[in-house]
Amino acid sequence: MHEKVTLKHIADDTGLSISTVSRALSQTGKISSENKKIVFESAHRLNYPLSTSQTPVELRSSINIALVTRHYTGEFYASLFEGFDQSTVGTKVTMNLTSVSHRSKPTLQIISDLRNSQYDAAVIFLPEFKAADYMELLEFAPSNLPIVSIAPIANPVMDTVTFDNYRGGYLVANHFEERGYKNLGIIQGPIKQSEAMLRKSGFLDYIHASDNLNLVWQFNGDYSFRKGKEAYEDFRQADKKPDAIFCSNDGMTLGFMHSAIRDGVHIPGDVAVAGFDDLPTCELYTPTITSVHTPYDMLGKKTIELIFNRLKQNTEVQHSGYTSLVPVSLSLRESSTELTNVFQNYYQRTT
Amino acid sequence: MHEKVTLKHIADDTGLSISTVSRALSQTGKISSENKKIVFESAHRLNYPLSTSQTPVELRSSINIALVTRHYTGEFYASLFEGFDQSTVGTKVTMNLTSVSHRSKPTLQIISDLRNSQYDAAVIFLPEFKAADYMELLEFAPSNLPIVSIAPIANPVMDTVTFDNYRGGYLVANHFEERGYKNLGIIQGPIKQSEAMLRKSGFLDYIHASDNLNLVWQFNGDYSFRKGKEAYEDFRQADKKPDAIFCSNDGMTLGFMHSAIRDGVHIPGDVAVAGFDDLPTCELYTPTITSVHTPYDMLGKKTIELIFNRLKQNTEVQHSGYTSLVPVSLSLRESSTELTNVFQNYYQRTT
DNA sequence: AATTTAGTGAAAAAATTTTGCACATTCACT
DNA sequence: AGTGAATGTGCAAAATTTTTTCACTAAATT
Repeated sequence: MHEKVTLKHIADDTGLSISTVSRALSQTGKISSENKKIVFESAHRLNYPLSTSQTPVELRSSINIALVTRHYTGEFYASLFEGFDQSTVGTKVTMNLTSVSHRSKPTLQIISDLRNSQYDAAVIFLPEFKAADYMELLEFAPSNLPIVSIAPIANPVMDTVTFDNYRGGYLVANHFEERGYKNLGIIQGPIKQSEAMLRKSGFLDYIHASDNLNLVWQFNGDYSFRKGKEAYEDFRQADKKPDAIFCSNDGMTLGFMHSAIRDGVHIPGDVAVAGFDDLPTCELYTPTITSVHTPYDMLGKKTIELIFNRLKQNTEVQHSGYTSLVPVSLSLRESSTELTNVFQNYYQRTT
Repeated sequence: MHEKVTLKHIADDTGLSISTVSRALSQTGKISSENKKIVFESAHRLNYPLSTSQTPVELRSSINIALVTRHYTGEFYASLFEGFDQSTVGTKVTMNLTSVSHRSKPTLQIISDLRNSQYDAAVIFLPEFKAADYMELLEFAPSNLPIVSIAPIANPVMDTVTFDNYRGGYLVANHFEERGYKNLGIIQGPIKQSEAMLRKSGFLDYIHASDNLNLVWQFNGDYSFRKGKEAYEDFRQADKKPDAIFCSNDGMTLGFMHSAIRDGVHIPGDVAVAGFDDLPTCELYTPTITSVHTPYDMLGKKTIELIFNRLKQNTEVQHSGYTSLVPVSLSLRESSTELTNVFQNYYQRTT
């Protein structure tokens, strides 16, 4: 058991007087910013008990931000967190991943999580949340805790930083047109999720504005690998087959391709495919997969920037519905471009 | 700015006297465990400044454990963290991911990270660490902080929980023998890393003990996707080609297969392949990939269990070289089993 | 050169926490 | 049922810790 740490210890440690240390920590009276910094540093090092948020943001040794999300499996989730983690490199920010259970009512759990712990801010990613859910969350959340959502909704009630999903769909359609595909298809995401609808709208709006393009097939998906496989079954039996398909996320892209390839379908020979998320696997799969690239590190940086601004203001947080869109791009790969000759071997070999 | 929180606030909040509250928090004198619990709960809720580790483990609202690792890319890293995260569901443990930069001297950075923050324990995953590095780490680490490594080394100096890497290699060789493969090959991991050598030894020991098997090809890898591709180039030019190859991790498995498939090689028709880690992609790739399954959630659970025991003892931590091995299994998939007829279409179609 | 201002430490004052003591309650054992 | 020990609590005194007052210095401003 360690002895109790008092101002005297800090005074001895820093060579300053107790009075000065007191003034520094309670931030009253005259105190040089230089010494203030020294004192806080020493206080942290010696483990002097400071209540959360007593230390001003700029003097904190670390800022804890919770990334609250349901536990999504696999790569997408990993990329998201990795992006945030990347964006904190070299800063004093620590990202903490907090999983919200799939069972219980998420709102309450989030709140209690945030209250209990010493987080300075929260980023929430819950695409199935509606405006009402956000409202409820804000109502019970500690008022001095900045919260940012990274899932878009139609009528945002809290600050949101998200990818430009609409533009993603748009870029894919544009790419398909440039490659000369005419009859297009889409495997869409969950109807209830705003970002899935944005992806679709971007895609459809481009098609409708173009004279060359038609939408000839569509399938309602749910982002799962399994639904991608089901989509292929539907595609197989379709009367009018598309030349090129936009899958609203890479999970479904992989499912579709998995079934298609086993069924003897050549991609992109028989049908071209483009996905969304640009998971690491896209580059490793055979064929490599064209996908809308979502720069998670940029999302992370933008979000953290926003949070820092909020923290510095240090006023009661005004939650506005301000939305910031992070640009996306298209990573072109084999699945939607001409059959390159690297594949010729593979196909010819079995003759 | 909130008013300073004192014992009086807690007393009012709990209905107890200031004395009782004082005794509860400082844990001196007579105090009922019931009230102690109430007081600590209230203190946390009201945000009374308590120095770290002042609250006894069993009364904490949350336990923070740092998972310290370099930033490994992609799925492996994700699976690792996901396993830990999974294993904390339903407990009051929070896992925090702390990335150690690739640049600076990691030991010092780890220490300062741990000192600064309010972690209760640390799990470190730094496969390139040697006994000397661990020693240095332990020397400077706070003495009351349990640290567990999840990377095996030859002479462990701190508690270690790790997968049974040796058995993994062994299982693969056994599987190859059962499938009737005779001439085997291996793409090994970094020579300097203990777990890579264990995987290799398990594989080779089985081969040497068997009358049917021979090692005819090997390649020194480094776990990277790129090295897997290089391994294929080497394989292509080899005089004596193996029927079946054990890749020491899935990153290299993917690299090897990526190049092989583009070069017209059929897997497992021409050569069978098995990997290590059982990344989610193994199930999604075409063909699906046989791989040694490492149950990360079990690793997480075991590790956290160990940490809890250490925390409860609450004595100065005795770092022993105790190693606990988590069992692995083999996930059989297409890449090492007979060419199933789902593939016939694909290969015949181009005739 | 005089005067203001920022910043500091010593010591007094205020606030907070700990402890000694009295008292109540429970429980084990006659 | 009665006794004594042990446990647990609150009040108030004591001890400790923190804040504030005040005097002083050095630098900046007029």
